[in-house]
Amino acid sequence: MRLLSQSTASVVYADLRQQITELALKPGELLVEQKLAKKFGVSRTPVREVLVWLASEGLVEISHNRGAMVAPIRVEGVRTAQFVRESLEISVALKAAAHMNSLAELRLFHAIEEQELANREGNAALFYMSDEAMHLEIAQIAGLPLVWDYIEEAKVQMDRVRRLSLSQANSFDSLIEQHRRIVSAIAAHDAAEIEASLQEHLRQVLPDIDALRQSDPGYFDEKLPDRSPSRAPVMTPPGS
Amino acid sequence: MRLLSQSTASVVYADLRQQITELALKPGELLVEQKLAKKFGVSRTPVREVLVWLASEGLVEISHNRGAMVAPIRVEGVRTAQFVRESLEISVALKAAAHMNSLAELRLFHAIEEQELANREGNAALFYMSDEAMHLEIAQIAGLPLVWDYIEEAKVQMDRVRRLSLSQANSFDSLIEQHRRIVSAIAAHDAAEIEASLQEHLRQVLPDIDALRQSDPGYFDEKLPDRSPSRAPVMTPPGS
DNA sequence: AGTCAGTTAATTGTATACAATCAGATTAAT
DNA sequence: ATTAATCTGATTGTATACAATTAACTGACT
Repeated sequence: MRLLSQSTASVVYADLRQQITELALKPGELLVEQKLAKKFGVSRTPVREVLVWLASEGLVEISHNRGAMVAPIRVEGVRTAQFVRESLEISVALKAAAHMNSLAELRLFHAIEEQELANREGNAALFYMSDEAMHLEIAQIAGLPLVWDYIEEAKVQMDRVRRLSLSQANSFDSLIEQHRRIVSAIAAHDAAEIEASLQEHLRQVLPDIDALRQSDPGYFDEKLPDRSPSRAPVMTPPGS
Repeated sequence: MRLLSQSTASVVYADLRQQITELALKPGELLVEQKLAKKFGVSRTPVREVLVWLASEGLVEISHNRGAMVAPIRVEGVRTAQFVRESLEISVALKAAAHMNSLAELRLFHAIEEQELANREGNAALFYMSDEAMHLEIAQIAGLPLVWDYIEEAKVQMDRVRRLSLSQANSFDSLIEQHRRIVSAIAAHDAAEIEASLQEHLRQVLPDIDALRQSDPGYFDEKLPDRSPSRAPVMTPPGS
């Protein structure tokens, strides 16, 4: 009975990903396979595999024969991610409103209560978890749970900005208030209010970008890399 | 002077990807690393790396210690992809309308002319290329070229259905007509018409799903896999 | 016959070894 | 002194070797 022993790659992945999103590894920092391997006490092989995964998520950038680095925060990428997330979350919420029932409403307001508890107890981890769960719940109510995967992909591009952000200070209370507004709008089938409330909620990152670009210019980068290995007929493969 | 010699992984990636999207490799088919390696005349290492990439795109599914297979077509995934693409393309087109100018308009109508040419000459490859280019052009006009990466990610999930689809027969003419309607709507800043025209254009896949699920049931699969090396680290950071 | 432990072949996961490439330093040439 | 060429260490890309796991088979036992 081995409770653990996930594959080696799994734990390296989980660890590296967390370090990147929590900025323990700084944007632009070089990721040398050998050093990571030594650090984790494994060989280069699983490390390499993990780097490929992280690159596909946009958290790492790999250039051919030249190594990998923690993906710099790209203003263009954050703007785009914000647009994508907003578009998807609004569409989902509108559809959720159409599928709303009393049970769904109960679940959403329960999530908000949970967040209030987390706030009172100063339990940030719980708050974030409940926050994510609520957004996912909305997608489920809409009958489109898998949309959350797409949203998450965009979300990752903004999370590091959020974490750097100062405005995070003025947050939990107001975030909860925003959540309440969103849920109420969905429950009330008020399309315009759904759109407005989500925009208010999701656009908070935008002002942060400029502020941060000045305070931590090293983390940012304007140039865009060949991020999509998915050019259809053309070949842009792993690396490039 | 080696003009080519992309990395080994590059050519394997390009080849495999094409075979999968063109259904030369059938959904559900087993992908054994050793066999692929032999087929390409390379070692397992680059093959493995490519499989990871393709898995991150949702074209391959890997289960731990159990091997990889061409991702089955999942109805739920196609529905979701359709929803995502529609949401994003509409949002982008609305924004493009706001940024419209005579040069942009010229470019879009030029793309349509190109498609008519391709149609007359029966050049399907050119048609698809021009089709993609036009959708991308709209994103560029909107000032959000990177959104296209997200759209493509969704698009891939629908492409194989399209290729299987019979309704593809009744196509090029009507596709061009739809494109004309979309571009005209954008040029006219007619929000409602933009939405309606794009919905008409993008929803054609939906009827195909059921038809195909009956004709090729083996390609489809209802169950969902987990798509990352391990579930993301427990605490995903800064919230909303 | 059917079930279940043990065995075996095939296949994946990881480690290591080797080859190709690159960036920086050193030297040579103008 | 500046540029160009060459060398060198470090690092990636690929191949191979080994370990761990799986799944299918075998055959005893009920």
